[in-house]
Amino acid sequence: MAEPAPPTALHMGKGKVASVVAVLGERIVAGDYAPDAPLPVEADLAQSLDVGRSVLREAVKVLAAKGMVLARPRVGTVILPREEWNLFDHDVLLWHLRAMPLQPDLLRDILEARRIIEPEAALLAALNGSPARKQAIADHYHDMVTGARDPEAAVKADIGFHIAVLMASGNAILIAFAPALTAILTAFFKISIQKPEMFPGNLPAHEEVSQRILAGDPAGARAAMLRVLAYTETDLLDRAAAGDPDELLQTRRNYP
Amino acid sequence: MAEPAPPTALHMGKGKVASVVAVLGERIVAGDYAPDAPLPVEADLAQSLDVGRSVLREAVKVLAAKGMVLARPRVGTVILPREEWNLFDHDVLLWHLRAMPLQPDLLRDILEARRIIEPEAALLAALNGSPARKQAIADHYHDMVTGARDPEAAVKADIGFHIAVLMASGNAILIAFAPALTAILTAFFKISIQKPEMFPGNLPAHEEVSQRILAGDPAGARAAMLRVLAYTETDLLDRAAAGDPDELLQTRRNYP
DNA sequence: ACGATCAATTCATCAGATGAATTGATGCGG
DNA sequence: CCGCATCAATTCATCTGATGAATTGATCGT
Repeated sequence: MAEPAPPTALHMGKGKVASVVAVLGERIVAGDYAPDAPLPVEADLAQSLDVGRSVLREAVKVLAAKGMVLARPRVGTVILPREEWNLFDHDVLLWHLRAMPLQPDLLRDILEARRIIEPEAALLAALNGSPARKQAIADHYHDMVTGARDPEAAVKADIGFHIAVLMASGNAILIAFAPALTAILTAFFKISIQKPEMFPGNLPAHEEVSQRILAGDPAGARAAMLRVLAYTETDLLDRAAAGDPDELLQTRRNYP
Repeated sequence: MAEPAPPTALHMGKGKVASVVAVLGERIVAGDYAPDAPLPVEADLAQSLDVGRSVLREAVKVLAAKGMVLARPRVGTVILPREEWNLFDHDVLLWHLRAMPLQPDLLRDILEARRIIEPEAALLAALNGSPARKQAIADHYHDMVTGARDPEAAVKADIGFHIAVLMASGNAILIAFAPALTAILTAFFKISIQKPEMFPGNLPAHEEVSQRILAGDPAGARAAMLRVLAYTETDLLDRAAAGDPDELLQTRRNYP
């Protein structure tokens, strides 16, 4: 006698709070709510989502913790300006990348940020990585090679490779970049997985990153990581079919 | 007839949820809870904090959104390993810096991360900053000079300066670093504010950052920002009295 | 000794009621 | 006409008590 399909979009497996967080987060990122107007009042929104107010309030608190909304009495729950959002948060980044996978601005910013952070992480890994952490990098590279035929496993190994480099850097701040990087790579691979022949092409650069870090060659590790990223960028930019690739590299929005 | 002082530590001004988040966050960061054992059950913890279960649950959800805890039925609310915590979060970082202002590991990691990110942000600001965003940098530098006598205003201007550089970079990911940087600078100034003669010493380097960015000189802006950070680092390391400064620069913990 | 079943514990969610805070209107006086 | 203080309405904030759901660990049978 249970209703198999509730009238709302909440059907994911985890908990109701997590589902509501996902629904609201995606809506906000997608711009479904007017930037000026506040969200519907708690009672209405809870009813429209078919959950109790407790669930909605806990979900709003999660979004507030991520810097996306601010709830105040009498004024309601308002969406904060996008600069306040915590783009280092795994979920926030994933919502962005799902909403607009090839949005030129964000894609360029992400590639830029990776180019800033990851080569330095590789350098630090070569300098300071413990043997075990270094070995983890080599292991993930090995999985990339052996799993070349299985896209699923290869992607997992590739993500693990980049995370392992961050971990080996020994820098807690860079390590904190790992969840965001996981979201980035997950989204990127969803784009480029349809072209499996691209994957092996980036293996040599990955191998050199691993070897340089294992050998304790900081400058070499940094340079090799830059080459890994350059390969990824050209691949992604090729795939950003909609617009002119030059636009992705050169164009800049102007903040007021 | 109202009790003026509740039997708990919740006396801050905002809301009860924010207070509970702060109390629990600081306790967790300080290691007050056993790493293996879960937190007390909701009912007990809520009672011991003198709040309702709703408030406690919303607070726990906030901490979960920051990656610090994970609540599961039957097993309780457990503290996640420190690598999972979102160190880019303003609050998490502030709790760390308040709990152990001069913890060598984290201090070194923060300085390292700033040296990686901020010079590149200055470079991008010189390249891509809009005139208005560039002018904001110059304005904040101006406030640093004029407010040199008022430590309060000078600190605010200094923080604003570094944030303005991030903003002018035009990179959304780097801009998302702003809340964390605010927490970092706030904590750092609480350490070094007792030595006001240090502040003017770093003004020339700040001025050059501003000028190079205004002039559209990327390499110069990056180099100048590096000098700003170098000055800050020597100042902080001098102040890290407890340990040998060399230790701060050279020593590395080994991750297993 | 191994496996399936079951019960206890804990979080998850709901519902209704009351409190608190902020805003915008209202009305008065200048 | 304008400025200011007061007040009321709206919204979130919090409390309380109860019920549901999920996971674990023990129990029991084989």
